[in-house]
This record gives sequence, structure tokens and C-alpha cells, in this order.
Amino acid sequence: MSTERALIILGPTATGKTSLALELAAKIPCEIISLDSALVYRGMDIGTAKPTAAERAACPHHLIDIIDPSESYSAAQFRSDCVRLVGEICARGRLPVICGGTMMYYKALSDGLSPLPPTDLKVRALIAARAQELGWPALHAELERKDPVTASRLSPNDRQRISRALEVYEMTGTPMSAFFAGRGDQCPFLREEIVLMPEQSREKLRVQIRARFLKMLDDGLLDEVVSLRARGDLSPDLPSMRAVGYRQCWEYLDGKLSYEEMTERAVIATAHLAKHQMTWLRGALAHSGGIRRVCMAPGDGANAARALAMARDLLA
RNA sequence: GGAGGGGUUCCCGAGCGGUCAAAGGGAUCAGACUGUAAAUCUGCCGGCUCUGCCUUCGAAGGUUCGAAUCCUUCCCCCUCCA
Repeated sequence: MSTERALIILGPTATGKTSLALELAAKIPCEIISLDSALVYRGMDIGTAKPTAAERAACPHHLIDIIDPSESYSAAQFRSDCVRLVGEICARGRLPVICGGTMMYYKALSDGLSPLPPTDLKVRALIAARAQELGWPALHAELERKDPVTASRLSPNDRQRISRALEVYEMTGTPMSAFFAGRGDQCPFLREEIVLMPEQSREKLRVQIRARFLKMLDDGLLDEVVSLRARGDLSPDLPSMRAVGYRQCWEYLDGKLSYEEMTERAVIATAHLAKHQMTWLRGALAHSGGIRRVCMAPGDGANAARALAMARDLLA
């Protein structure tokens, strides 16, 4: 058993995770590991609310700006990168603070992943081409023959999961459900968690989200997207360009949305993201699994002190 | 003032005599989630004493066994001609 320890800060978008982490960084020796599927992309700063250069200079940040928007990252890569970094940071005598809101990554870290083969883009492309021709329900029927267990829990419209299940089968000849028999290792280090859970009304959250998005536009989000498009090698179906805000800006620049529609849809998409994160969080909160987990209300003045106490505890 | 078009459930929008509490989309709310996850998908979505009943399709009348759908008048809205 490792004696490595980390502090994890979770919460929906726009709840102050980053600032809480930075408050810790000001007081104790720590390094921040981003738990975020969008911050990994270089050149996507404004729309992802990436920590500023000044903030990043105040304390080492990891897993930010690690890949190009033409590439993709994954929960599995996150898990292995994160575990490696925790080891390195602990070896330096510092506290790893894992901070972010991509709950799927969190789950991969916390519960482990079954030993599935990594994605093969070529196989995926072939499946997508077939779907284009036959429609996803047809591929779902196909999956029913190859992996009935998985097919039975998927909607015939769930293209992403049908695609992955077929991909796994085609690459290994084994149904994905068979791989699920074994789940990989759980989190290999000790951790305590802080969950920032908004208690305010959704209506109020939406107002904040709207203000934040308008600010992003003010700060030049469209310019950022314009230059990403100008590269010529990016397309709107890449994971990076499907990110909240970027997708809507892209459609606006395509002339598919008016400025007002673009703004509205981006705000709604962000609210959906927050809701989705909260659903994950509620589920996580329901079973603590024996780890120390503290729920805090965003914006509570006492949060920093409580977080600091936890962090000191972990470092000791 | 004249000629048309239109007012449908939170929004957009189909329906144009019964099978309509009313297609479809959006929003809201809830949920799923194993290498794309800021993704992808699902359910609910007028009210109730809920295998039925009640109230809804601008308003009020009328025709009909039966109307969101037909007729009359009225109130709004848009386009065009003056």
C-alpha cells in the first residue's frame, strides 16, 4: 500500500474550484493536477476558463495544455497520467491537489477501468461509415448479436457507446461485457475529497453562467475560435471542438446561428454541463466508499480554512 | 379604409370534424454513464380522488351524436394596397 496522499476538489463548472486550489497553493507546498477534459487542449484558453498565466505561475499545474486540439485525450490516459503525477509530486514532498469537474475521469481514477483495448481511430472510422449508411439502430442490432449484454443496456440511438462496444468486439473478438468482469485497480493512493455543491437555485446559476459566457466573448472567445478554424485541420466533430462554447461559436462562424442564438445555446449548454456534473456528484456523494469527503457550499468564506486544514492533515 | 395571412399546451411549431391532452423540436425537471465524457443517451413534461375524470388550442356564441378543426361576431398580430 502506497502512502501517497492527495486532496481532490470536485464541483460543477463555475463554482470556484480553481480559486480554492490556489488559496491552498498560497499557504502550503502543493501542485495542482487538472481533472478536466477541456483544459488539456493547447490554444483553447478563453472558452475553457483556463487558469491564467499568473495563476499558473503561482503554483505548478499539470495536465493543462498537454495535447493539440486535433488530438484526443481519454479517461484512461488521465488516470495513468494522474497516478504518475501524484507519485512524482509526493516524492517532492508536496501535496497533489487534483482539481476539476470531469466526473468520468474522476470515476476512472477512483474506481478503475476494465482492461479494455484503447481506441483505434481506424476501426472507429469504419464503424462510423457503416452507421452513416445503415443507421445506428442497425448497428445496435448488429451489436445485439455480438454482445447482447451490452446491447441490452444501450439505446439504439446511443451512437457513441454502440460504436465503442463494436470497436472493442472487432478489435478483440471478445464482447465488451466480458471485459467488465474485472475492473482494474481502484485509486492507488490515499485521498480526501472536497465537493463544491451549489445550493443556490438553478435560475441563479444560469445568470452567473450567462454573465461568464458574455465575459468570455468580451475577452475574445470568437477570435480564439476564428484562429482555431483558420488552421484548417480542425473540424466541428473533434472532441475539442465539441466543447461547450466552442461548438456554438463554430456554428455561428459557419453562419448557422445568429449571434443571439449562439449566446443562448452556449449558456444553455453550459447549464446542462453543470447539471450533468451535479448528477454525477450526487451519485458520488451517496456512497462515500469509506473515504473522507466534505461537501461545501461554493462561496462560503469558511471553505478555504477547512480545505487548508484538510490539506495540512494530508501533508503531515 | 381595402386585400390577404395568422392567433395551439412554458417557447417554437404541426394538426384542420371523431383514433387529440393534441406530432415534432426547444426549454425545464430527473436519470444513465468503463479509453470521444464540456461527449453520448434515457425518462418525465395540463390537473386530479389516475385502467377513469376534469380543464386546455385568442374571446363569446352557434352548427353537429361529436369541434383545436365548420359558421357568426368580437379582440389582438403580421404582410400588402390606399
